Amino acid sequence: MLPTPSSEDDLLLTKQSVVDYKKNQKARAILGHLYQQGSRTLAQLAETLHTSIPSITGLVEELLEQGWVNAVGTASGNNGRRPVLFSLNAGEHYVLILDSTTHDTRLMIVNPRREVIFQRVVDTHLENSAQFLTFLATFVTESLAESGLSHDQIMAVGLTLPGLIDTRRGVNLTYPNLNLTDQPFTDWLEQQVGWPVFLINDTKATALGENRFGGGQGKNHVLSINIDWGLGLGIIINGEVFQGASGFAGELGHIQVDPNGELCHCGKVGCLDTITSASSLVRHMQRAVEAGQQTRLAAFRHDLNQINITHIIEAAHEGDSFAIDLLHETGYQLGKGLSIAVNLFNPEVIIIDGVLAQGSMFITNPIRQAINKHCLSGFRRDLIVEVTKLDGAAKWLGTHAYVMEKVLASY
Amino acid sequence: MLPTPSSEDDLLLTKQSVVDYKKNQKARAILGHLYQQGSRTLAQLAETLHTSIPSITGLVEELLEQGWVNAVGTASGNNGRRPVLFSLNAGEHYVLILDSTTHDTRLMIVNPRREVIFQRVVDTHLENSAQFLTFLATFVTESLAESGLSHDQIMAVGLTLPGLIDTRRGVNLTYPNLNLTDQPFTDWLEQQVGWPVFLINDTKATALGENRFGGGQGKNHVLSINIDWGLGLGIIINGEVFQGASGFAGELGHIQVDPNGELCHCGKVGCLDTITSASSLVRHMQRAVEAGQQTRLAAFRHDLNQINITHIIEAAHEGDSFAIDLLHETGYQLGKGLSIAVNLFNPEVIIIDGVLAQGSMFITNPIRQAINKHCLSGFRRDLIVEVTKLDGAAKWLGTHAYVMEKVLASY
DNA sequence: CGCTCTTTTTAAAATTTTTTACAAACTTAA
DNA sequence: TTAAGTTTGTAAAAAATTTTAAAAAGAGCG
Repeated sequence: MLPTPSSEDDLLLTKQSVVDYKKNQKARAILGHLYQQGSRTLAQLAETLHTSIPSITGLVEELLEQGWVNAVGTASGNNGRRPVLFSLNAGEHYVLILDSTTHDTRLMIVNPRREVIFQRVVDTHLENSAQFLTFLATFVTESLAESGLSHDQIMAVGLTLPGLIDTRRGVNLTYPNLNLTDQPFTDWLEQQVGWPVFLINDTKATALGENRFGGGQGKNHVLSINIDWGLGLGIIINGEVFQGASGFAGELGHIQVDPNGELCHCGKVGCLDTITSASSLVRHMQRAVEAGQQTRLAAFRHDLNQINITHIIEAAHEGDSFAIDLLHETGYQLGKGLSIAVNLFNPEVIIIDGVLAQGSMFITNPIRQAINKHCLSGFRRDLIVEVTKLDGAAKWLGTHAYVMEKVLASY
Repeated sequence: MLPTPSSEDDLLLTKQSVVDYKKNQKARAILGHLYQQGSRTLAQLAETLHTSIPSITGLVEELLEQGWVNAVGTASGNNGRRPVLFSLNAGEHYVLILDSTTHDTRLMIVNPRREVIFQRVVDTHLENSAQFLTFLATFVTESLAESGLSHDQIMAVGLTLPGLIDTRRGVNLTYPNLNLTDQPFTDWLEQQVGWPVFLINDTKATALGENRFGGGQGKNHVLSINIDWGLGLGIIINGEVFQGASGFAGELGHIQVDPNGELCHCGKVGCLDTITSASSLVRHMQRAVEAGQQTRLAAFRHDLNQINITHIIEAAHEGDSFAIDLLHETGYQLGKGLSIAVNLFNPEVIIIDGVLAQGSMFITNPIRQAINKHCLSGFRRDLIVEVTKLDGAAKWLGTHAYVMEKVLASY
């Protein structure tokens, strides 16, 4: 278990000896590498950490004793003696992930090898009220009981929410009423569940997941577009989630693209969100069907509310030309907005995530087209636009990585 | 002098001993701190580097012998024994700075304490031709002779240029013909002058200067706007210049704000550049004067080309209401463009630099106004908009910092 | 002015870390 | 199958670093 520092320890921490400080640093670096790489040999760790093999051996032995690390067989394919592989212990240090969207809340318990141990999904309506927070707390305690795990086996909670999240203060500006008291709601939740809670915005989690385990792997500068009820831009800079000063970085959805456009739910007019989000796509289709447009979805003429984004994408895949046009138009507008982000961030990869990712080339082609038109050639030359291959897992993988990296940093 | 590694040394470097590696790392960290802070005591260095005082003492002694560092008196105001202060040696390790704008080229020789030892300015026209590069080389050799300094006293060159600079390849995409051969022109220049050349975009240099020594000091997330012949955005993220994948990050000037706007020199239509650059401001004023507008600058009616940006700013300061309106309008459009960058980068500070900085509150007020209108409240709460206090020095200070940090990193 | 208190600096002891040397485990080629 | 070549793992020697202790240098106060 983590050595949770008491207040006395904290005092000691400031006057911590140089040797202990370095040991801690190296131990956490080892754990970080093992998390990232799956398994490593002593020689590999020694090289990446610029430390001698005997020192690494000593550190890993300590981590073995503490239960953080396991020896997992030997590596093969080598010329000489086969090295022992070390890996994070899969039986401890679980992370509990809570992911609330507008329509449901998912709870997962994940081990350090990113294997899902336990999972529950409930339909919920994420609302701007304190009740939602008490629901989260009871959902956690009930699920823990159901899972049969002990409180000690879980070490931290990762909470994924949409909206504007102030990472410094632990508040969600989009849902300010989540706060029961005047203290940040993450503090309250921490007290209720008894674990540290790490809060991250859904889009940023997705971007991190893609960067660590998906298409953007190994790249330093990645943009990840998450198209859901709104439009979210996740930014990876120097291999880290870019949060900005208060955690709001990446609000592409609320830049104005049309001064005479529709009123956005944020209160401003003509936001990119009003044009390129999944909900706007559905709205357009509904209006068109209502107006008598020729399309496979005309069947919903008398039940417009039944139309959802999946219907549109399916229709496009089946060759419905109006659906294709609609996706094309949305993709192009999205690409136009994205080209602003490309001009400012000069990324290596753009990854398309969220429900629209199902639209694959109906979406990526017009995006590429718009970027070609609106960006200078230098930006385009090395730029890759691709659809996620993680099939929806990017968000929780990213949340897990976020929590693990935070925990290891404080180890 | 720097130990320029021969090819054999390079081989050794890969198999460098752990001890040497760490020594190098710490030595460079010490030099970096001294560059940043001016002067430090052994105890301060030991604390920031997490190293014992005897070790630091040894390292600093080595740096003293190598001529990198000097003892400069003792610190006062302390309770106990007064510590010796160490500082970078001002008499060696000069950096030669070359700064070419569209109308002139400035050469400065700067010591590690950021004191200008020698300076020359010549009128030049930065053109997209190989001749310009040969001019730079001769300008450097002539100035060196004139300065009376030996070749050894200078350790590196910092070259500041406008345009799209590919930092990875050492090419300037805006001026592709600068390349004499098919190799990057920085390579050629390095061979000619005999020092390593570090190339940086003018706006990025300005941003770095502001972050290290100006208004953005100590802040992690800074935007710096440089309004000159075009509009440049310099971005500081986590205290580092943000270059993006290929060094193009921050091209705010060429995002489209008006699909029906003027043709931009970049070939696209309605770029922000066409609305908010100093040249567009002058163009507007010229048209207005020609059309008979009431303004102090009406005196230039028969000589429109005489009108420059300084005239407009002066007129505004003298109360000319049309000039004030014009600056206001430009500031507002600029603020509208900036609010996109604010939504994406969520900065702590925005610093206004370049010729328009003289316009001070005629510019900053409408910028704030536009940001208030176009950004969500969370972004605005902690955001500071201010005019540079470095009075034009930000660019060369930033270039110097860039070179020093690169050199120290490779030390 | 001398005393105590504080902080820096130096020196010696203790500890940690690296280096070196060698044994162990395994592959490949003769 | 054996010998040569590689790489890993471990123990002892060597080196480097930190810790501890004590001296040096100065501030403040009675």
